[in-house]
Amino acid sequence: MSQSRDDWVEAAWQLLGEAGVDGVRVEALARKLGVTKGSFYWHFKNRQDLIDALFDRWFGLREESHDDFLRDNPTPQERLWKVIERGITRGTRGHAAALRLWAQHHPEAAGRITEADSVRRRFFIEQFRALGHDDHTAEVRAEVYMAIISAEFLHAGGHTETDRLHFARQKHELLVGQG
Amino acid sequence: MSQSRDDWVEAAWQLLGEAGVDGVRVEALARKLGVTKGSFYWHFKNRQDLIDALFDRWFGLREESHDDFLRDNPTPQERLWKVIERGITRGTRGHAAALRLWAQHHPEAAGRITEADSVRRRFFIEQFRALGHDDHTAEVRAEVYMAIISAEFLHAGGHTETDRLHFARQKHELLVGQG
DNA sequence: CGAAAACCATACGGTAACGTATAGTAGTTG
DNA sequence: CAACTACTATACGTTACCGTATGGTTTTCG
Repeated sequence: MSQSRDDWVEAAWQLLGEAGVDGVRVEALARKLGVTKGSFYWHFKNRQDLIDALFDRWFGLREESHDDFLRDNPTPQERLWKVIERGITRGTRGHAAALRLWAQHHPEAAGRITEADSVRRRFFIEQFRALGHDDHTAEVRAEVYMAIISAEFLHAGGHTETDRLHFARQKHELLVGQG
Repeated sequence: MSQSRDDWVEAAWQLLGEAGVDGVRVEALARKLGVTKGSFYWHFKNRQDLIDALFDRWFGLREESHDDFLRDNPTPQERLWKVIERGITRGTRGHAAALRLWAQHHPEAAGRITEADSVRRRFFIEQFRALGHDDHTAEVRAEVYMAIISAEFLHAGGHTETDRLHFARQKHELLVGQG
């Protein structure tokens, strides 16, 4: 069967969630797809090329139609909540944490993440400012809000998705609720 | 030179912080200590035995003289702050995140973590209750507080330790400050 | 149809790791 | 001193992976 480059990235993405970046191995991936390495090295320069593609995919996820997102979620409350909700719903658990952790010792990747984070950060700050907070408190709340999301990815614990949504809502209220 | 089992665990702990659980490899470790595998397999049954010892070490870190901790930090505010401060100061960055991430796909380890977390959780809830919060809001604040700490480990970002302490203090105030 | 492009299998060399087996050394103790 | 314990080196077999080289097959298209 003919695999596209995206097929490889997709399968790698899944492996990433299961076993971290170090678990994304060329030959294991090939077995999973029912082809051999020969195919892989046609689509990718080397393993690092695939890892880079995983980061691309990750960053791509958030950029898709940002304008639509703002249009569909007009209020800051809705926007903030939507981000958490997506994080819990969309099966991205582990992926982000795995990439972040790996990047801690890979300056290039860390750079990309830092940059993406600062964009992200500005988004959150803006929402809290729109809620009437001054620059300073908006900043602090934004960071706490981001922390909630990050931690969500880390604590695997035995909660169901609906439970996690419920708890997340409480935390959301704490930060977004009355000033 | 004669290595003790603890020497191995100590060196492994450092490697863990640098390269994650997958980076803790027997032979690399031996090179680092200036001995050969022969020594390792005298102290440990196998590699998994070492990983288990790393978890032991991690859990041990928090249990050391809990009573002293309470005595030295009489108020809830102080206690809560101390936990964050330690997390930032004591060079444990990455270690906890690495172990947690790895445990996501190793049920045994995940079980130990979940149990330790519930103890930890109770501690935080108790502090917020002591600050006058009812059961429910204490619980929510406790979780957010824990999220802040977890996220601290994940975001490698280019901040100095004093910066991170400063920002952490702001978040602390947000949750612990006026009701 | 025939050639070029896209995709894949096979085979290879090299590295790094795990775990075992075995022999050796230094210190301790009876 | 002799025996024993604690620790280490060496050597080996095995597995798993990376990356390359080369040739084969299928599809596209002039």
